[in-house]
Amino acid sequence: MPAHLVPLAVSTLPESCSQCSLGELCLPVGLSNNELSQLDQLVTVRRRVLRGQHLYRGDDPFEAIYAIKTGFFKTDVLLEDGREQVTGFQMAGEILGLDGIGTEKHTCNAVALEDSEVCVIPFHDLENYSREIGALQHHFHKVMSREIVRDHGVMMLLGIMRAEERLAAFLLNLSQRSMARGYSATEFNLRMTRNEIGSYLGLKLETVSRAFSRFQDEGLIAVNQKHIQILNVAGLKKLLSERRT
Amino acid sequence: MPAHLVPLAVSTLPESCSQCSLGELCLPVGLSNNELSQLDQLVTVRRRVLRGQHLYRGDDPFEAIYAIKTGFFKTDVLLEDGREQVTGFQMAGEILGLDGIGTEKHTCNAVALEDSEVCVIPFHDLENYSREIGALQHHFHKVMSREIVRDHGVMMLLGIMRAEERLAAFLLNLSQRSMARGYSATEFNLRMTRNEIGSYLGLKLETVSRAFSRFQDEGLIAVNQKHIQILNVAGLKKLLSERRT
DNA sequence: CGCCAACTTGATGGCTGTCAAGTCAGGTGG
DNA sequence: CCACCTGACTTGACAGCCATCAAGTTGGCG
Repeated sequence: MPAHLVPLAVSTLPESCSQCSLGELCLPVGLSNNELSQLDQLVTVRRRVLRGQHLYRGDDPFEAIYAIKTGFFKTDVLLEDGREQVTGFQMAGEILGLDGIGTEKHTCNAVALEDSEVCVIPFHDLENYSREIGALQHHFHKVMSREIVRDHGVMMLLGIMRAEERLAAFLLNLSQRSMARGYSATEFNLRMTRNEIGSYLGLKLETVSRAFSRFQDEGLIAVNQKHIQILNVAGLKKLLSERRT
Repeated sequence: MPAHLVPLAVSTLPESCSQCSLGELCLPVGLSNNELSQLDQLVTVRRRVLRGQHLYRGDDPFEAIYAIKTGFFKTDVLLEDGREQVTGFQMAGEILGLDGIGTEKHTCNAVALEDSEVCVIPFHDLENYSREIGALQHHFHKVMSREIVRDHGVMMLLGIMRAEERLAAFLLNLSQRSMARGYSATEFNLRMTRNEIGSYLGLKLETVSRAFSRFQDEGLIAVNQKHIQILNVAGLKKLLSERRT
């Protein structure tokens, strides 16, 4: 359908959880139709966050968690001396803000790496609905648990992998999440800078750049600035399993 | 009271959550007496885990989470090639097993580093009680959130700190948790080996050993095998804040 | 066209890993 | 009781990976 024929309303009307195309990637997993319509009452506000803007900052009061509807975020923690540790990159369907529940303040920053839109889920309301909808409660617990497991994976990256292993794991992870969202598993645009990748992987940007170049020389990937094409998935995976030391 | 006069029943009778001395360190935070007695129905089984034994292993089916009543644990993830990443050390009052909720299988190993006892909290029951007891639900969410925040702290350790900074942060963390449990903040016995500390901190055991020695030379701590005495808390903290690069 | 941020690439250095030897503490068995 | 053994730890010498410093390139944007 030519662009001028697409009804404007499709993109401007509020879209409910029950109609959201993200579906199983987000919170509404295994809910009945009736329960889904309750979710629509829980999630009534959406918020646009332009590239470079903060969704929240460390120390902000915690009031809601956020489901990414469109866009791409990073979360990071800053040390007093200015050093940054990127704790994660989040894409559509993933949940932001879980760090704030424990202290009722956010403990990291969430920054949009491209123009994004998030669904605001007031946390107090979520807990209320969770008490009525067992499936929602259970799924929320799963989301939190998976975040913990994901963090353990990052610890392994940082604790025992070498530079090229870390970058290979990073690319394979992006590839897999891209595929889960219906995009290409082998070709995508990085939303983050080399510096941000490095901060996430515990490396300096030069090291990230060099690893990209080496992967390209070896025919594993094709790099053109932020555009990445994975040419040899098996080769990347092999980097992870084959340990010499 | 001489040992032979201590009523045997004190140590052998099951002790309920409502009588547990750990209190605020564990799950029962901000519960009414009535709610506490409900918790007593939730937590009815305790399990002894001797030093070196596993509480659970990766891939075990997930059925319960565990509150440490006494003892000390480590959690770790093993790579196929045998390398180990220790993801955390847990002491009395802390919760184990949250990693398993998301996939219904445990994703790491939990090993007792001394003879320990845990309270078994069947997860399905916990969710049921959570739906009735709002304070329990909320506190459980806080526990999970704090685990995520803790993991972010480890990422910072691994991602941007140098060896001595990591070890200083580690010692200060142990000190603070020791104090929270009513033990000395400045003197304690390490339950883990240098190798396990190194795995947690992303360092080799020799590096850990050298850092201990340097701290001792500088008068920051006194080390005698596993016995650690912190002589200069401020000095250790200074190591964290003063960054030269 | 010019500026700037992001990136690439090279040269050098340092922190930590690796390898090795030796010490120490605890436990076992003769 | 003591010799022995083993695992944990310490310390030294050396090496390698990655950080640092530096210079140059590219692409986007006013």
